[in-house]
Amino acid sequence: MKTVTIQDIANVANVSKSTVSRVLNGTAGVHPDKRKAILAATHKFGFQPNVVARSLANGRSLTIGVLTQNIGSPFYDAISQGVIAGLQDSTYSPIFMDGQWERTSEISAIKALIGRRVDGLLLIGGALSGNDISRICKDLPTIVIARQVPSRKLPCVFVDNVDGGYIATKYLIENGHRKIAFIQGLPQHQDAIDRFAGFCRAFKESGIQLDRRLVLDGDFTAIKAECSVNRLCESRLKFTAIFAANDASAFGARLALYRRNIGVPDEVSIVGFDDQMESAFLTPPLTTVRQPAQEMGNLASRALFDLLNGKPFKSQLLKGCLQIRESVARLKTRSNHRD
Amino acid sequence: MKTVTIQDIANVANVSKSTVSRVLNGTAGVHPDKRKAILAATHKFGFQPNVVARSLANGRSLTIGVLTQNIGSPFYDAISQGVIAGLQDSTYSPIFMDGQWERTSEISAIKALIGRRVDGLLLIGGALSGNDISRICKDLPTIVIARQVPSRKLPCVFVDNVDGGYIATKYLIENGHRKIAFIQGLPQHQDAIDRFAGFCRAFKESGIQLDRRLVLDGDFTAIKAECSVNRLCESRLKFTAIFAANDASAFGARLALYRRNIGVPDEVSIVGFDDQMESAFLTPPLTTVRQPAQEMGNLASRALFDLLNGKPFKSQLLKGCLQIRESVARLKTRSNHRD
DNA sequence: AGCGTTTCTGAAACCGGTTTCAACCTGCAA
DNA sequence: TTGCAGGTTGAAACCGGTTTCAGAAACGCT
Repeated sequence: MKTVTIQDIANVANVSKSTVSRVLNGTAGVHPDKRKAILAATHKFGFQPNVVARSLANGRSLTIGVLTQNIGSPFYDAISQGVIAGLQDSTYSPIFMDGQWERTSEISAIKALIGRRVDGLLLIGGALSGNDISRICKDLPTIVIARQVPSRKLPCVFVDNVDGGYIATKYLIENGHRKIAFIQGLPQHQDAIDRFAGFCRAFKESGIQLDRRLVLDGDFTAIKAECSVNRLCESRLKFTAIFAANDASAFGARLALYRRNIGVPDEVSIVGFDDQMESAFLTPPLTTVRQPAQEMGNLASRALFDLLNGKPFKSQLLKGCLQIRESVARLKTRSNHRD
Repeated sequence: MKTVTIQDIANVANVSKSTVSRVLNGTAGVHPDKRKAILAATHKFGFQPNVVARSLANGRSLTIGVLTQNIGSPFYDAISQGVIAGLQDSTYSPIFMDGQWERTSEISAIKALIGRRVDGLLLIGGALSGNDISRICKDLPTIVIARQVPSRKLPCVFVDNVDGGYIATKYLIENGHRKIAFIQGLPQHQDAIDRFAGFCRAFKESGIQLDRRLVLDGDFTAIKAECSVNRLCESRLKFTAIFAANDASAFGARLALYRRNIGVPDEVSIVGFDDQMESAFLTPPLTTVRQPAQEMGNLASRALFDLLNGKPFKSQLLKGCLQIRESVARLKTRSNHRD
């Protein structure tokens, strides 16, 4: 029950294995008769070239390493899906390692990928500095997804979180809201920091005073957001809208309001960030900043593909766009809710 | 800028590469002095053995192939995450290929994985028959996840969908519901068929007549479910509860009711299937059959690991359990809704 | 026919490890 | 001192492909 090798094909077709290799890869012309015999034998035995041997011989493994962050977020899942889809029709396959959003863990994951001689690297999010990355990845083609690494050499595919936070907040302000609560993301995540920066920018630009007491703790989970909004309600502070740093947090906020019988959007408006699948089916459907997660994964994997073929690629800044649905209402003038 | 090989280490340590290999793998005793020199050189150069070469030499690639179905479902994503997590601390890495839930596509994906000489295979869902699988995978250790393949030889890790459908329906019946609508899944999916079977069984067992007109089209998406429930409402058929074949469909159903101002659970109760993350934050929180998706991926990857080490593994049937939350109300006797 | 050029082709080296095998070195018992 | 078992070691074969190189064959031309 031996697996069939290129030599077996060569024997059957009465040629040398060099010739078999040549027709399989089309690297040189071969006499039509021999080519036919080889193809016939290949087909007859269902011969599958050993990718491992091939990789060793020509130095290209046809695999690309993907560093994921196993944080169970639909956003990161969608990126991974996009990567898989983007590579689907190429000869490359993705191999995944989890970095757990933790520096040392990420470093060893990348080392493992390099040990497997991946031809390129896709880094999704993570905690590594630009220096870390250039030091470890050396000359390996690498693309960073879903965050911007401040280094001239590293191509990134990411969305402008500051802008996203800005347009969401501005939309609320344009609808008459002034007392807007913000549910933060994880403090150490750049995404979270940027979205908050956008939030602040919209306030400053509108000349509205930002009430620090309305900036709530959050960690990107629904449960934490629910707690924070609960606390906010108990504080009796006035607020007419909530901007959540991601959709999960918006879900948590919405549930907290539901529990207290506070109507959305009649009494309180909500805006999220991500536009995950379920958001369009929240009651009411959630107005949120759409991040093209799957497209990012797709784009990045194709870009890496280009990079491998010597074409240059420069960082790509995507803009999130506001998906206007039904969770935001124009604030009725002169009748501020919960006065 | 050559990468450093085992031969380089051997030269520096003044030994043969055989000896280096031996200390790296601990396959034989080596004089402490040499061992120390080798280790020192290894460390000094940051030597990472070439996994590709190693694989070719000893026939084990230390990778396991994962056939996913890129259907953007949180359920399947969670399984993949579980697989990655389960393999994280082993020397194995997962390599992913998408089968698109389409027979020929799945076959070529598996062939590609075999060409990469994966040591084992994890098949998540899919459309392949048991014969297909045993024919293609031959003697390759294989575990099927999230469905049962009726073949004695193939180990599967899956949940009992019939039972899940049964307990969900029974719960509704116990709460006094008789006119229960069912939102189907994709007709060709065994999961969908099984859940419906469970639905029917609960009816039969309770001696209640099942109204075929309340069995609605569905395809596991929220949007389709929303349409179906809309149509149902327009039909003016009486119903007091909805059992959706998955949570996404439950979301769609909930939105349709919201649009018509039909209260959940006061007027209509809803039960879902999956228990995806967002379900606990629906308004009201969704009562649903929990499928341990991530655990399944985790369990399967570890089981495959055992299989690779010669330990036997037999199929594992997991039971879904009902997560009782707030989307089901006891039907008030003698006041059937929407009469 | 003779010659140069181009196209095919197979032998052998190579990729970077592991593993077999035989030689070598101990130490210990006879 | 010799014999032998057991532990170390390096040379070489091997895994299954690709690629270089040089020779052979086919071709076109004068």
